[in-house]
Amino acid sequence: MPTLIERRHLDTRTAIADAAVALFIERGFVETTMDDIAQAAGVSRRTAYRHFPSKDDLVFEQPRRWLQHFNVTIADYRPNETLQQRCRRGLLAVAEVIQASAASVLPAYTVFAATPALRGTNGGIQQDWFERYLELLTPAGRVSPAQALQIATVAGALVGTTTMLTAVWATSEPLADMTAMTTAVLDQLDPIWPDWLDT
Amino acid sequence: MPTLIERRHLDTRTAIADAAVALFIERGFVETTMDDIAQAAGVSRRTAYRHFPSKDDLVFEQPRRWLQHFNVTIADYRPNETLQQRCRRGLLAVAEVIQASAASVLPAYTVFAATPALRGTNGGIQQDWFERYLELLTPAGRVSPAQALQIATVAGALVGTTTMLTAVWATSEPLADMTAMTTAVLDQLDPIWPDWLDT
DNA sequence: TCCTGATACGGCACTGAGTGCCACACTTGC
DNA sequence: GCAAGTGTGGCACTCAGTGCCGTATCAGGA
Repeated sequence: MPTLIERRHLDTRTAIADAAVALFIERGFVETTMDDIAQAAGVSRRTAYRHFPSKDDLVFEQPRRWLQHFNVTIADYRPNETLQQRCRRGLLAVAEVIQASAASVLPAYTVFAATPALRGTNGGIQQDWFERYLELLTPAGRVSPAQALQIATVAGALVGTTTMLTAVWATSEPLADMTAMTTAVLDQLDPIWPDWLDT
Repeated sequence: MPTLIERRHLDTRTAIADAAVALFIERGFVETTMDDIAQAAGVSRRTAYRHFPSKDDLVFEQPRRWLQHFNVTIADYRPNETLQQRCRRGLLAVAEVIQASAASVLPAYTVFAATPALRGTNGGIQQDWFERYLELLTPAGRVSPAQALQIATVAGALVGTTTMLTAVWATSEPLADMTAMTTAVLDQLDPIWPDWLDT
């Protein structure tokens, strides 16, 4: 069971995040200062920065966790599982998390979509995914330049399609099924996986 | 012929850019302030900001131009040219520019590679490319979700491979031929282009 | 040669993100 | 009840970036 101090910590954190997203939607991301957020949440600016290291993290906290969740999911290694199946398993796990937390993801996506200044941070997160895919798909031994290129192709395609996927999902009306969409996307991506992986 | 005021403008701009990159390499990007750069270039901080709207632009000025150059190159429309050929033509034009300006590109890449804080801005630029590809490849009429997905796959793969390509080229010793590398990359990417484009 | 409009520059003051430091209050465990 | 640990508030500071204004310099015409 959580201790009192832990519960208060979580309460404060939630209050800050909620106040931030509400203000971002109401008056815009750049027009909202950290002072505004702290005041609306009933804490000091310094405390707000203790819970969220930067203003951008108030929007991208969940997307950052998705890569962690992907990594945790695929960490439990299963024999007889191809790399492609492993990626699919990780991405489906992420899809479930996104669908389950839609209530908080969608407002954050609204803020992101309306704020050009956040494109950079978002691009950095996608870069993290790209590099994670490269790391995951690069075989242990020597790789030829042609192979490295094929891997980069798959990694880039995965990042591109999941980006498109998230955008379509977040703006779907009524809200689509993220898991089903992810499955369909990965099925269509099947032919680009090189056959020399997992050998 | 350039007028005196134009020449001085360019001189000042060059002095700022050169001083910045030199300082970035010497003591690091985050450790260098705009005051340091301005002082080293012999101008005021305000003037430095007039030539470069942000500190990041001192590193990413050329990569930003590449997308412009791509757009300008493919702007002259050629009949009987497929979208794939058009992209290839644009990317080869960019490759030539990169190769020709290697002397200034490579130091900037060194700074970028050594600075995690610049990943975000770089990701934003790649996002620009991704969206440009989407715009370019999306047919005028209605597109099915499956088609949109295939386009996003191609766009993502293009971004991923060119990213990898740039990284390999910038760290090659001796310096590789960017145009030849680009050609090889695009050849290998050929199978992923959907056959229903240009119909 | 002198005058006038345009432009680049320097300097100043300001906002806001982010950080380090210290004191205080509260909770937890003994 | 007491000591150690931790969250918090407040303060001061650095630095990126912007708006404003006065000034110096260049370009083009009388």
